[in-house]
Amino acid sequence: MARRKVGNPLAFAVLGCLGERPMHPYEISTMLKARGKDQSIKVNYGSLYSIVSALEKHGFIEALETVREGNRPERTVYQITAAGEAEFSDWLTELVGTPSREFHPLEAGLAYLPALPPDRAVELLEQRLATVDAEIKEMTALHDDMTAREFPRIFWIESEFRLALLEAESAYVHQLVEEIRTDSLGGAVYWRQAWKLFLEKGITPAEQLKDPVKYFGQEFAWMKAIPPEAQ
Amino acid sequence: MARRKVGNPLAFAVLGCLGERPMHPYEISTMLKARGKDQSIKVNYGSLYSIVSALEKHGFIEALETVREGNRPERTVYQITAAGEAEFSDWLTELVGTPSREFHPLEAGLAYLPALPPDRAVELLEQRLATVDAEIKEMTALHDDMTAREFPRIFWIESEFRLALLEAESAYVHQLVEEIRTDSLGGAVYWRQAWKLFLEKGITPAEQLKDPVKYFGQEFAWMKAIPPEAQ
DNA sequence: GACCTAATACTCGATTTCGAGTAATCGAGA
DNA sequence: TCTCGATTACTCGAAATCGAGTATTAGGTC
Repeated sequence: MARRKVGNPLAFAVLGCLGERPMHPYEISTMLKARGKDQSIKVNYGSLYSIVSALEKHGFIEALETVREGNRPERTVYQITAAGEAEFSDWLTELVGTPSREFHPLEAGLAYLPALPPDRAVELLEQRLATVDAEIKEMTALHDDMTAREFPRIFWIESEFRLALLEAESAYVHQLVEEIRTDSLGGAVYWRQAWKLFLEKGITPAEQLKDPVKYFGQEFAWMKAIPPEAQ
Repeated sequence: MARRKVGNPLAFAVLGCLGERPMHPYEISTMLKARGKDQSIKVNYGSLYSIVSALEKHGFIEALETVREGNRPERTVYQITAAGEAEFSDWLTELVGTPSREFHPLEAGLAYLPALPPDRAVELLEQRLATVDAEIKEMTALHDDMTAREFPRIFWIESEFRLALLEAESAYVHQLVEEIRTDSLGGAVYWRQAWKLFLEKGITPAEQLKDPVKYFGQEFAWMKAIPPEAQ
């Protein structure tokens, strides 16, 4: 069985909402939007009803009443149970106290960066930076505004944290771009060379790797000796 | 239809592997481990075979041959197609060039941090820091070692990037802990007060929010006037 | 040569997920 | 008063996901 009976982060948000007062699913979704929680938790409204059922099935929430206004569809109002409160608290404890391995998409991209020509890589990284830096600027402005209006920081630390991560991403990528551009990144010279060989003589990278010494010189003799590492 | 016909990041890694030479699924999985790609892409070996079938179904890879060694199960060797190469290249371009909204679990946790008593929050954040800082130390040592052995950085930039993010996380959380501890985080005083009221007089946070002025004083009159924002 | 463990190589199906679709009602303007 | 788009509220099924399970064999040990 999965670690959590209902594992989608949206379930966490649902429990958080119902911890405040009973609501019906649609109300939960609007509340999450109004509170901006949809900025820190991935809210997929298509999954909401499945998740509410799953939470009910496992006894974390229960139907309180079914009301009907006019000719609108029926709305089932749910409330959190004691088990649900315990689950929320346990989940929150885990989210805060225990880091979990995250896989940032850029990590995957960087792992295969040599599969792009260096100049193309620089171009794409700069394209990313444009977007990321714009977002940083936007978030900073928003934070300044909230500060100016004395909206207490405790209510937006999740946004501060996200900004901190974006800034780290930006700083790293800026530096990386510079190093690729100036060939000061270890291996960049060979990366460039490999693509040149491929584009001009049609020798595929796979072929080049078979005999690095021939294509890159004696310095690359070590390559053969490295099976266990990332290569 | 989803943006990608086969959207799991593992499919990206599979295409990357087969771009080098034809392989059978199990070989792909060992190769990913050997190259350390499983550190930057989430590799779930249970999904591997489904993903390979999906890739085949959509024409990104095709069966090259089915071999049998001794009494071992048959192994189907797959090779990448032209469409598969295009898909890989397009995917890589997207991963590198286009930031996608990530939802860090700690963001979710921080969004509900006031649901924990301040002292408990500090305790948990410190617990997280112990793990994160240990990992930073470990990665740094690994990087030092790779540098010493002159393993070119271009082959481990994904790990450098991950380290940069971890360092940002650590720095932010360290600072946050300090600010909570010293009550210098905006709203921390009220957070502490709310929990005190709850623990000593049983007044729930939900109730307190209904009449902030009564519980926290005139400074909190603005609270009623903020529906659209977080909280 | 019998035994055991680690590695090899997959299979299965119960859940989960999500996006697109549906349908009613409200309210603003023409 | 009629219409049209926005909002409210939810349904459905196709596809994805994953972890636990299975079966075989190589190789080392006693």
